[in-house]
Amino acid sequence: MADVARRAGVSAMTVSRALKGTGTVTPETQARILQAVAELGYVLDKSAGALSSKKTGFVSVLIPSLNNSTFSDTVHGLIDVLDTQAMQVLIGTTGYSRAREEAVIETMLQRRPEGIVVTGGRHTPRARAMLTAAGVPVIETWEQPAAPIDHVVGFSNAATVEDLMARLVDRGYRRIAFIEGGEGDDPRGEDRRAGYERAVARHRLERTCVIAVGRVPISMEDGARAVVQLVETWPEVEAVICVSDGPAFGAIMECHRRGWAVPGRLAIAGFGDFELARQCWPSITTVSVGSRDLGRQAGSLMLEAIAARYAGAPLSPRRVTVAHTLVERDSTARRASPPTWAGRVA
Amino acid sequence: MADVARRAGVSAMTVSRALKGTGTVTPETQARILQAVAELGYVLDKSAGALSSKKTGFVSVLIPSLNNSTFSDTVHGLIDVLDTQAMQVLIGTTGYSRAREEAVIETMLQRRPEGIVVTGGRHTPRARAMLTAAGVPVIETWEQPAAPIDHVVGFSNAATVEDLMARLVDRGYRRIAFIEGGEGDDPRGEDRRAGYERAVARHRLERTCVIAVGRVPISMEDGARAVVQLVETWPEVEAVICVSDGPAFGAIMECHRRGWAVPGRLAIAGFGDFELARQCWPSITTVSVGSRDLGRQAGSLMLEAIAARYAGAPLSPRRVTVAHTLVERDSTARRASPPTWAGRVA
DNA sequence: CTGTTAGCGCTTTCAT
DNA sequence: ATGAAAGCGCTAACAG
Repeated sequence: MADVARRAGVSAMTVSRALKGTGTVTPETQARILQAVAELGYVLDKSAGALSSKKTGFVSVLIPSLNNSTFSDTVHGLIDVLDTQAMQVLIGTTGYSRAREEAVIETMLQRRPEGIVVTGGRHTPRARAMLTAAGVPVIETWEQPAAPIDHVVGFSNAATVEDLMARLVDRGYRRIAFIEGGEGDDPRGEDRRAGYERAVARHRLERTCVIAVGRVPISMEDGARAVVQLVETWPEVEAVICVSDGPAFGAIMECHRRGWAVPGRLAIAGFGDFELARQCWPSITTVSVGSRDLGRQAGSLMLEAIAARYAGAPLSPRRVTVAHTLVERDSTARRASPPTWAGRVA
Repeated sequence: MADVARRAGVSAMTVSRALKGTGTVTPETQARILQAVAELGYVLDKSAGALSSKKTGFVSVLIPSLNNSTFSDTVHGLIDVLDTQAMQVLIGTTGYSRAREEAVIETMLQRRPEGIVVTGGRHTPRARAMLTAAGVPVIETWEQPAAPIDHVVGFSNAATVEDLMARLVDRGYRRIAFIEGGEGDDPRGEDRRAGYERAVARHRLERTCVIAVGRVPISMEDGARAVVQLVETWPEVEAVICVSDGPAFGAIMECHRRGWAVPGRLAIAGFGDFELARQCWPSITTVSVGSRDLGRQAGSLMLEAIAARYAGAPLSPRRVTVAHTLVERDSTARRASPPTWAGRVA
């Protein structure tokens, strides 16, 4: 920077101002500086700037896994918004493990993010303590924690599945099962199952039928295995909700292989509204939570919270509930065989 | 840090050493320092450390999009490896645009990454210049550029599709089409198409039949639209290769809807070996390039290159070719209807 | 094994 | 509108 300053015949400070574009520099000086920058191939060092200004320009985002279209959609939404303020998103993956989340938080804090977005509302005590002590805005997403750390942008996983159950009951299904992950920690999956169980009680259905397979996040193949197990265990079941669209898809494909009509022999629903749910044959009934929009909303709130904090008036904890939509498609239709065209684009 | 030092009765330097764990600190002192750290809730500031040591601990990775299981797998592989050395991956998305790539590179360089991984081998001249001038190891992936910037971990997209074509021809298919994206810049897609065209020439097939739809990256729905267009345009076509597994899946589902047997009426192959390709009914013939392993290999090479650079002996440009595998499944089998079980787990 | 000194490259603050 | 001085929090380098 000193080199640029010398070449442009100004002080380093003026170069700094010119590069930040605060407009407090004469157009001619500005031009001369940019010229020098170009000639020297100078690139601003934000690490140094961060140290000095105490603003790193980082926002940390913790998600269970990148290989999940749902969470990467949320991250995309966040980036969409944070990019406008030149904030860099630091992505950390926790592998569906609270212990790993704790470790990732510790590492992230060393980068002094100006805000932190986490997935879920359940953390180890130490993780929670670190997040609280960080002194920056924290947003918990994808859930609706009873005692939030700070802000929340989420929805009730249980409620979405209760809604879905109500719809299925409305369509005449009474013997409804639930497919979920076997091993591992998946709070959102557990909430969904709780919603299923509550609905079974509320609608006075005969019983709960839960098949647990694989390790979270459960795969398409797990869904395929589960549906076989389901039909063998409870042949009378008429419909099944899978904890996400992946296994729902796997289950449907397995039914095709075995010649079990969907929804004729068994109606199948998922969660998440993946692209594949709309394109599958039959198209899959699911719950859409607008993952990308969730990310955008978290991004906007984060920017607001960060600005408020620097303005000396920190935002009081906000709780944003994102809407979910039931997307009823062919996989749960009350028909003997899947249709050809109708409902293809739901 | 000074606070910690005072409380532990040592100098800041000793605290720094203790925290880095170089082992040059007495166990007792170490314990006293960690105690003080815990009591004060002190968190190391890596930004400051980076400025001082000139090692940021960042490696930048540029990918077209996070919402593509293929690239996020590669990123996961990279993180797997870089995490072991406490390197933080900075992810940048370019949205399949060279112009955006250039902009993202410029932003990334301000963070002084110790290495840069980019997707593809074609960049704007300025992007290329910046990468070269950055003075850190650069790895181009997912392609096999003729004139690499530095290192390469990739494969020939054209060759993979040529192999796939050879296999289809071997299986007796002669009228083979190709489905690709319409608008947008997708170098790897173009390479694959080039491979298709070369194969058409080599095997003296009658003609090339290319259907271009949508905007890159093309969706499942684009694949569905394309297959209809294909059958309408060239009803005599017996097999089609899609530029990726997504549209191949969409095409197959559309065939189901219309009652066109796959592979009976039309054989369909994809690229990428997504989870969905194995689980689909019929299972999809595809090319596997081991995206996650590609990421791991890039990660290892990056660590080596970074170490070599600090050792004063920069690695001379390396070219790693990752193997690809043809995964022949039911969607191209020479049978009238899809099988029930065989080949399900290819 | 531990401490001292200097300085990384920038921005804040205050002055002009 | 621009400059000078000081310092952000840490670590390299050297000394002891």
